Amino acid sequence: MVSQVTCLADGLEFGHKLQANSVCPLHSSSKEEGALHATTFLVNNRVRAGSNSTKSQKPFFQTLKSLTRSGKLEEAVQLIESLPPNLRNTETYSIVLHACISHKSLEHGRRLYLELLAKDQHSQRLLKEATLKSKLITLFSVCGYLEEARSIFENTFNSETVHESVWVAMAIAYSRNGCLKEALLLYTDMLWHHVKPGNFAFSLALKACADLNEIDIGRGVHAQVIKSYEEPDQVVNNALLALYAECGCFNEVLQLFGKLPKRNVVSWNSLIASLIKQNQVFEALNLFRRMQREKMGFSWVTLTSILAVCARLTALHFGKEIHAQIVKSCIRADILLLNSLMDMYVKCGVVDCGRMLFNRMRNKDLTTWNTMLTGYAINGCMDEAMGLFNEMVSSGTRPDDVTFVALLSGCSHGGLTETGQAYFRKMEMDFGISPTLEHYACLVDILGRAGKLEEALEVVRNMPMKPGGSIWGSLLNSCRLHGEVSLGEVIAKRLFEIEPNNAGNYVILSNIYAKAGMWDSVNMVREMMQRRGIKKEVGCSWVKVKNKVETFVAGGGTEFRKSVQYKKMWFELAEAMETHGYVPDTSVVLHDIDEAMKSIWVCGHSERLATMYALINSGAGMPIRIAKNLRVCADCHSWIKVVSQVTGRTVVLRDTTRFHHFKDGECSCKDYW
DNA sequence: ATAGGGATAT
Repeated sequence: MVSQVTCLADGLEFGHKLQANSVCPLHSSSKEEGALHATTFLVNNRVRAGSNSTKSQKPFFQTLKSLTRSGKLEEAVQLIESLPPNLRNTETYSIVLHACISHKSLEHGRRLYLELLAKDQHSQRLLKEATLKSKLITLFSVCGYLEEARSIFENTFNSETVHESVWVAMAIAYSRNGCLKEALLLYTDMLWHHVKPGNFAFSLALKACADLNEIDIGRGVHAQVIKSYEEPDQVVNNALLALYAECGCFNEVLQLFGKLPKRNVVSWNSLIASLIKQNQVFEALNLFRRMQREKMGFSWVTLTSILAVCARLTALHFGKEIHAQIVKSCIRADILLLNSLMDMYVKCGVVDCGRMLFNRMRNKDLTTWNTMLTGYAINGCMDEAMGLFNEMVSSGTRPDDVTFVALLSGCSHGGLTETGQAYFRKMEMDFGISPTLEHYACLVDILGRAGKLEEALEVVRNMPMKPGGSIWGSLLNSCRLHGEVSLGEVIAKRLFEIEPNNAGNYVILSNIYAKAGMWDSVNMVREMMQRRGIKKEVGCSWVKVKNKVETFVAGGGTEFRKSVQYKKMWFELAEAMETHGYVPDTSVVLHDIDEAMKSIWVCGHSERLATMYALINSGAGMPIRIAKNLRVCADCHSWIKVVSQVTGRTVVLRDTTRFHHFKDGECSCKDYW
């Protein structure tokens, strides 16, 4: 919860100061004076050496605590090293090890460890203790030294009993370093050693199952949770939710969520993430509203998920509300959230806002750069994208494979054939990134769209991996663009074997036939689809006018088209359009009907209906934002171009993969898509 | 000590 986070953060800081002041009331306890404390103590200690009273331990602990708190690890370690054996105990070492863990100081931690190993029997005994062992395991694992962590853990087996906490520390060590299989194996190992798992162990095992997508093992752990002597706590219950969510068991998620005795923000977030995974984005939004109604509040994580929904729905208005929530909360948003916010803006076609956020972000990570680059690429701003890429490189951020997917896809959308090929070479030669299937798909698309189908096929033949549906699909589309009937037939045949249920492939093939006037073949494809029970996805566009989202389906909107306003607007437009030389391109209609019928048919396309609706129902200067579930129809594209010229409106249209910004009779895609 | 979130081709 955002408001609680603020309080918590304030409280922490405040509490910290209080404690620091109470440590050594005689001296002011500023960090700079830590050294003074150490020296004072050393002097005192030498004088008092040999005396064994517990009284003398107290100031020593305080000094040690104040040293570690102010990050003076070197002096803290020196202090321990100078101590007589009787003053070294679990607590002493714990304090300093804890500080080493939070500062990730392998150097000091290892010194303590080696010291313990080398010293007398007393310290050997200390090493066997669960607390110290766990701390040492944690220390080495946060510094990335898993093997050393494991060796400390293994020494455990020589002693008689192993406390659960040591197992847990080792499991966390694996989990932290992404070794999920090892974490899960450790859990089973633990069971073999007759150590009863508690809630900590459960949550770790469940997390490992979730990340490995091991739903069956996960169910087994769930059974153990139920049988356990300990009641599952919130963390275990949330880990169970996350497990079922991650493995796509949506019913279990709902059931479990309903039965939980208590839910916190994390539980709700998991449910939201699960809904998004199920593509139930509107339900996710409703759930977010319900969270607020039930005074659950939200966290940065919630907002990140919701922003992703806004980006997907081009729900700019709602996304802006989330932005306002972030500003209102008064705490600096974390980098993940800001990246999502930026992503929302660029995915809603508002590149400038995205760039403003980008400029104002103090810490940028790789995703920040990649998100902005993707934003430019899908909005057809390739000059800006290339400029940003240069900035990225000179700022010292190493581009990765995602960076190049963004650049290459941008080049393919923008028809920048040579530039795209150059980036493809550059990627491997200058940056040592070997191309993945996605990169090859982009390259094939770049070449195919430019009409270089032979070269594209050559790439497919020579690439090291097996081409999938995406690559053949892109080639098929290139055949459509360049009227390659026979090659298209060969590719389509292969595609029907790989993905027999993808309606898009059948549609493109019939497009190819229709363009060539081969109506028999068009009918043949249609019959094939009917025989196989494949339904073409219905074209659907949505547009927001006056805070309400209006949806249009191709061929629908009959009432709207009968209305007086529609007819009036249509009449006004038609005249102006004709003077601007708009002629309907009817080749996009896949039915063998006469020209007059075809031009009526294209008027029923969903993007056209949405544009008409917005023209009628929104203020004259307002930009029109439309989203569509399929690729824009070629005729609608040229129609909207002229509309933007005639009416002086900006139309921003997002189709499946990218944006078209129509302004003054031109489109940002330069008619290349 | 343990649970939830962001960028990717057609």
